[in-house]
Amino acid sequence: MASSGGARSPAAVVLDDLVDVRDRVAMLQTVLQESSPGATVEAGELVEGMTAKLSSALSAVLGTGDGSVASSSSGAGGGPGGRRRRTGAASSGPHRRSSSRGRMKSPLIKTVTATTLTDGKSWRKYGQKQINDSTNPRSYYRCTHLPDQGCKAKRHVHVSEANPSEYTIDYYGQHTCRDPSTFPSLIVQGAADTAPPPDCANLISFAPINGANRAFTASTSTSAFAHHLMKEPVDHHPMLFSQFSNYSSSPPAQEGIPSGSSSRACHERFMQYAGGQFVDITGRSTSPLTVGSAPAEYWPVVGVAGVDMDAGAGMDSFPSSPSSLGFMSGSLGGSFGNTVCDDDLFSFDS
DNA sequence: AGAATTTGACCGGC
DNA sequence: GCCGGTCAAATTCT
Repeated sequence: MASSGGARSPAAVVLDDLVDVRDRVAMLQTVLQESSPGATVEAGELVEGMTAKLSSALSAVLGTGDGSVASSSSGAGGGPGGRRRRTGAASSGPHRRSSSRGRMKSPLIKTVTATTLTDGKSWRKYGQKQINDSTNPRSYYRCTHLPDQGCKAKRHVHVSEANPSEYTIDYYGQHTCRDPSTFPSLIVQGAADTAPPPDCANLISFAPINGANRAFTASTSTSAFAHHLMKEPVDHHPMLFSQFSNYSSSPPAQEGIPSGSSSRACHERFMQYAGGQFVDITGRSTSPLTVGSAPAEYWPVVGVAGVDMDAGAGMDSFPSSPSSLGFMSGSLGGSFGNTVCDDDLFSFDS
């Protein structure tokens, strides 16, 4: 849907957006420095990280980006095993499918290295295969909403060879589904108290939790959601975390449930940003998550290098609010950061 | 009972 | 012919 620009190339659009965002981050950092210095140290670190990543993304867009995360894998593969072999009925059965099924491969949207398979989306595993140059099998997932909503998003997962506790996930195609259940409320502490401007529908806030450290949340600023403050079903938002943790100085993400069974992976946690990393309030330190290829892919959906981005909402699956977290879902022409007072903003409440 | 996963076979591109 | 991606029956899980 990225109708952001008429004749401009997708790469050019991404580049412009990245430049714009970088500039805004710089401005934001200045503002932070002028406010309460002590309280903004961590935020400043985050901004620095974001800036660095933006620069990296720009470099990639400008031609150097290889875009691929060295993959491979090893170690105890995702082989759950344990299931009995099926009786040979169907294996040797008649025609299992029609002649042509057109194997059009969706464009690679992004490659992510993560310690969790949960990313806020509902995935359904449809295959697993041992890949030639990899010791671990590759698992194939597609969006749960393929049948009902025609969502063509897919992802390929394999265990990192360097670090068996990590997964390298390749995302293909954009989500076109709307799945409120997979993206519960995201609320900001400051949103309730500070009454954000009406034209700022979405915001991301670093606000204190119970007087403790800073919490990282994001949400619509609608007061109706205020009671959800701080209660972050992180397992449903690792992707969200990846957006920002990747731009922070010490990016962590929550570790996840092994299986891709999204319907079962639904335990909530309270997350805080403390000491340079996200920590869930249960005391567990979160694990790192990095974006391997183009960070820009996490940003407003625009075409990149021929990638078909007309899939509408891009990173969607948001609740009723049409653009909650527009930062991620900004599919309307990649508008993030295009206006001074956009629908999206960062709020570093103290 | 329905949903999700497993896993060998099938298919198309190189 | 090889290899990666997908299909779909069987199996398991909730």
